[in-house]
Amino acid sequence: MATRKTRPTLADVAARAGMSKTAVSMVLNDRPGSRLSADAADRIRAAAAELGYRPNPAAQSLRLGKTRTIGFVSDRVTVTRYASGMIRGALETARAHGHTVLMAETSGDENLLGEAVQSMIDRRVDGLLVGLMNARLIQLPPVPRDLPVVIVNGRTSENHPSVVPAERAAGGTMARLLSDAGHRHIALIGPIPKVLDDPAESVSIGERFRGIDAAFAEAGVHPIVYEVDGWSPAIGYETTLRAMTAHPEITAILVGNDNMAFGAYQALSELGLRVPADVSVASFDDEELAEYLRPGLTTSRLPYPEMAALSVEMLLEIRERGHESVAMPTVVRASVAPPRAS
Amino acid sequence: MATRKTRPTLADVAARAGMSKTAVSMVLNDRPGSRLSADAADRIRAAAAELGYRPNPAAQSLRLGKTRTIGFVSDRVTVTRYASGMIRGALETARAHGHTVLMAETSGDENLLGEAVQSMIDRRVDGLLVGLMNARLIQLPPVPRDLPVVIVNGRTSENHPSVVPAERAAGGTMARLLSDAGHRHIALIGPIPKVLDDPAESVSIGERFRGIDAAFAEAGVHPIVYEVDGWSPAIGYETTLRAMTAHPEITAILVGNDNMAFGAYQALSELGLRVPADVSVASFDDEELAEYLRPGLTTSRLPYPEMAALSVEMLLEIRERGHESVAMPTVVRASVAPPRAS
DNA sequence: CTGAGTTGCTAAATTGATTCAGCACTGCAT
DNA sequence: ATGCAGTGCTGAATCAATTTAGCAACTCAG
Repeated sequence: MATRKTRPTLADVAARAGMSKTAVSMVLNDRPGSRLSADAADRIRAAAAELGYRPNPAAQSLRLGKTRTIGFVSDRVTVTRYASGMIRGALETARAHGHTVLMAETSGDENLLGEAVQSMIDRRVDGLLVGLMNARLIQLPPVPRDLPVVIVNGRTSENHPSVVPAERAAGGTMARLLSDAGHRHIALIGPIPKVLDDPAESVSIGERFRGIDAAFAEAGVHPIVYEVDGWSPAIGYETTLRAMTAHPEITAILVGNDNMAFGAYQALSELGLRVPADVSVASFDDEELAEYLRPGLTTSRLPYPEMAALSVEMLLEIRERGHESVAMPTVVRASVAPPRAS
Repeated sequence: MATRKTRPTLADVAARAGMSKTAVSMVLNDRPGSRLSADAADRIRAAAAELGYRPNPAAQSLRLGKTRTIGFVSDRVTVTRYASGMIRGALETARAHGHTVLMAETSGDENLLGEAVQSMIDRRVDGLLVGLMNARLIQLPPVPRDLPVVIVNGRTSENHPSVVPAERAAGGTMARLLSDAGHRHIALIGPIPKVLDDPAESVSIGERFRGIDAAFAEAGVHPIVYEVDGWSPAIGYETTLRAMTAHPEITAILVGNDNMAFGAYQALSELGLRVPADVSVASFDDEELAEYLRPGLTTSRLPYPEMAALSVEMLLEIRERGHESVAMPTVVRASVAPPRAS
């Protein structure tokens, strides 16, 4: 019943309604210019419904040159849980606007990027989204002039429209969060300048720390800065151990990301220091981890779903294309409190 | 140069090579029956290369009724990082076999499942993958008889081909890992029977615990069982606290999943107990978390990428379709050691 | 009563690829 | 010289939709 021999076509609907294909097409797409009788329109719609007619997108795409499909090419987005929010945002927004999403992943292999992009072009996607795990500067292989491209969480040397997180503002917000709470002896754990200023590594992470520096300067706070080469929990652990040993007066730590903050928690716990009673901790990203930690980690969320959603809307020309940034919301949990009275 | 006014078609290639469209099609697809001169074939290939010809998949699909596209519909797979390995496996295997992947996500909404499946059917995908976050039993909306379907990490009441993790074997392996290390006083933290036996919740998780029970029974170990309602770190934390307080003789804990194990670590740390010197911990899933914990958590990995890869191969008829299970590899880290001499 | 305008509808072309049927030519045996 | 098979190639149909151009039939003004 539900499964017929072959799926019904426009011609089948026309035959059943006793009308021409033209009429059916016009009614089902309700074209403005068509002047068909209400009776005919009803018959056509009824016939279509009875047959369970669904237009063949291949035929439509052939005729119209549109596929109602957007391509999503990412580097390692599916590998990391938190960035997979990007996929979710893209999928959801595309669906809301009647588009489907063709996915490909390059696993960070530059050759595969070319191959994936070519495969999207071959399949005549209406738009191409390139999603990056880190907000890097990349080189995109040439694409047809008529194919819109938006970079999610990154930039290209060819200066395609792009969406990145508003890192500078987020840095300022998190720094003020600590200084406003009354902290004066604050450790800052961030990357070494090499990482900070290498656009192949990240175009936006530098902004994060410039925002922090500016806010601390304005608040008259001189953070004790630790520059580290990496982002892992192990590094957060070691650095926190070093920091608290050398500077027991520290009452708050602003950490470059949640992973390092996780390490910081472990170090503080081993030192017998309580979060936030003895030491407040704040960081960036809002990984799933941040919620699991005890107490919950106050952090600035990387807005992956929102960035992807905005990018899709730019692709579909619902929003104007350009270089946009999306605010990073502060997720307040329990890891920040005023400093212990000293 | 790279971007022409309109993309070259088969007819353009034919004109440039001075041959018919038929000839071009035959050469480029090197059909067995075609008897074209080597010279003609060379000219055609040269013309195609010069023009950068790429066949229009919409036209091919219209003619052939094949799209070389598979649909991947998931419930909440992108939401959780560890299950996103499923996406990776599907993408990679599909690509290896010249297929692209159309994605949709339902966010667990049953209505959206129907809508997503319909949208895949409309787009005439060659096969449909349905990926589930938990290995649940679901009801799939009717699909055309000629559309192959494979369920990744789940089952359907209609008994579609499916791939699930080999939970029973994994349960046995992890139980033996602890008993073989010499542990006799072992806590087992697992779900309450309601969760265990509800196929709408999971069809395979019950096997996990039956495997554990069987292996412990064979080893003559009588675990101290805690049945909990949920899987969160908070539950792992509380249960561990209760267990170690009531039974200080416990030297090992087998935890239902990594999230609860994370909570167990926190509880043990607060109790002043060291992992693995005082208490060994082992669990299931291998989330990113498991690697971050100090010491690294020994756990049985849910083989998402492998399950997805196998499913794609079943879809494309590279492997026979049926009900398959994929082994869960034991990821040995540092959280298991022999019990302290008592 | 005639010509123009409106209404309601349709035939046929178009999109880009694949494929069936068959044409023109050569070489060979009869 | 004639029939036949094999070789190398092509015209036209086909897939399922959209769209242009235009055909009848009717209304209405002059």
